[in-house]
Amino acid sequence: MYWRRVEKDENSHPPVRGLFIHMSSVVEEIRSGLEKALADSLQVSRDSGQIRLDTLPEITVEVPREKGHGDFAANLALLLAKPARMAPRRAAEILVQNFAGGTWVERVEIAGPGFINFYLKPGWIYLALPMVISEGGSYGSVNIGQGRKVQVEFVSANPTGLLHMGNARGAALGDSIAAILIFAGYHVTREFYINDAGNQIENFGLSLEARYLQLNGQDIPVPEDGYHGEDIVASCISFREKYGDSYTNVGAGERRSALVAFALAEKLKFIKKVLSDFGVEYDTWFSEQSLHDSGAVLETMEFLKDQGCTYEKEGALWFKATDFGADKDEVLIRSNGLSTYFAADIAYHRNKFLRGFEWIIDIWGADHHGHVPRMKAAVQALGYDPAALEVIIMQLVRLYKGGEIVRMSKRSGQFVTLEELIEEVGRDAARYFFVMRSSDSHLDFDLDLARAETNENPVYYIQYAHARICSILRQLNEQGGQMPDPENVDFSLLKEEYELALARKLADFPGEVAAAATGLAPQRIARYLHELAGLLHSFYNSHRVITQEQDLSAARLVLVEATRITLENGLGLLAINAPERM
RNA sequence: GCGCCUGUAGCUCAGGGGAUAGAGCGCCGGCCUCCGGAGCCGGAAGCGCAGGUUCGAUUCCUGCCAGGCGCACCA
Repeated sequence: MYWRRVEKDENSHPPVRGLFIHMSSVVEEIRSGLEKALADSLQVSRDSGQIRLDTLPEITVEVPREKGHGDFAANLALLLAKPARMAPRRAAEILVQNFAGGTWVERVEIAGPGFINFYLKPGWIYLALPMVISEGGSYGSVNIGQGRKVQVEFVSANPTGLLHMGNARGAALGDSIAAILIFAGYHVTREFYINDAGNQIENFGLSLEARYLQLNGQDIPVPEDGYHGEDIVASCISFREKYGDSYTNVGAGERRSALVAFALAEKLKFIKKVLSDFGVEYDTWFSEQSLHDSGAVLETMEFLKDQGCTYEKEGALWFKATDFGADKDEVLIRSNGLSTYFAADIAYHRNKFLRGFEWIIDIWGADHHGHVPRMKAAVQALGYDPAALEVIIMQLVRLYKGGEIVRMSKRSGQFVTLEELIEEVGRDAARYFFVMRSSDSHLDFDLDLARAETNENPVYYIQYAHARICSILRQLNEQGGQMPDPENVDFSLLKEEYELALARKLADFPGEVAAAATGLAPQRIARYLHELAGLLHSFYNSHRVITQEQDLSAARLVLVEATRITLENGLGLLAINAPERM
């Protein structure tokens, strides 16, 4: 392999982390069973000539939004109306007539314009409870990924500064998406691309040099478009502690590269530490410079030339992005002989494909969305499927303080860092806030609110549910009781509305994981957890778990333990703690 | 001018071709001799505008309006 890892994280996840024994979800099993039974019914209806049609509509059974519409519902009769040329309700009647119920179906009703609603015997909901207990930490995992290799590249901040709110959002999103994909059966690599080459590094060097010389009494201004942050000064101070003024009298090139190497290493170490504090551990830190050093960039340029995807104009080498649907062509190698960032990025993505990733997920800020069409064009020119590259465009974060927008800019040196954020609102709250909304929604982060309302944070609501359950389990322990074996529990004693709602919600978890993975949507997990916690709180306020009725207590103990496990698993996907006490 | 994202409750946001659109905060009114009140129960309040596709649109399409972000031989 010609690429190299800059640094392998010693705490990285074991490679087998993505491999879970797959057990199907109760909801999914019954849902697909109903679909099959419905398909059989349609077949019977056609064979008997009651329904005539040429093309089969898609048969789907869904969980209706309204509880009053049954446990599951199908819209097949409505879809049949046109091709079968009959009234939807009539079609529904025929389908119901020919429908063979199976184990759990109690009754089937036709409702509204022709929906077929399935009402199941209550017992089906209880099936999830022993499953949660026996699967434990892997409850909710599904195997839709089947071990496919996926890479999630995120944050990839310029290593020349500190991490700001946009990076923080990317970190929370990317890490949670990676965790969810692992739980959904993918083999996932978390990667950070280090932009340690090019113009900004030049600029970084000039800024460092100016600050260094200033510290040594020379009046050299920081370039106007340079880095003006205090952190640059700090780097120069540590540099000076180590090397003194020995670099004042050497050539500018030598001075700058020494400063850059020193400061970059320092910055990267810090970035890595802050991300680690935020709960993010990368598998790979990938250096852009390594692509230049290894010749991968030039090699890729040659490849594109050979493919006839380039041309020269005004002394520069251009990529014919317009041949692949982009708006305009792009420069790969400038007339001064230096390659562009885009050229390195093409080499980088080629490298990703060469490493065997079947699904490549990049998380970028909205300010880079214009880059998407040309990157996809490049992937295609390289001979790969552009659909294998999925770019999540994350809308920018707006920070509010004192009711006013805080301008964030690296160059001006004014921004609230991830480090400060963790200090102010805590890792758990910050992680939750960043993933509770979808990536393509603008994010207003009110610092005052986050600080002032720490106790009102939804994440505490969820954590409190977990802590409450732990408290019950402590009670159980103090009274000398123990968690019953689900095999010996009569779940039919759970008849209360909140008990059934809670068990039903637990059964939904694998489906939520699958949906979150498919849609790359961690906010679904955040919302699910909030709803689950709400049901637990409602249940808790209405019913006692530990009572004199032993059989009922046993059933409720399994119910809350299953809830605890599910909360813990879900919070784990978001890297949020599940505390036993608060 | 062109392109991408977004307009859902007073505020911040979920949801999403179906049958009664959700949550938090804020507001109003209730609940602790009881496993943790960081909790629970109840109430008021909403799909930017106009067309189109569809049996059915808040959801998909088009236009308009509003906000954000892009449109370098920068990254």
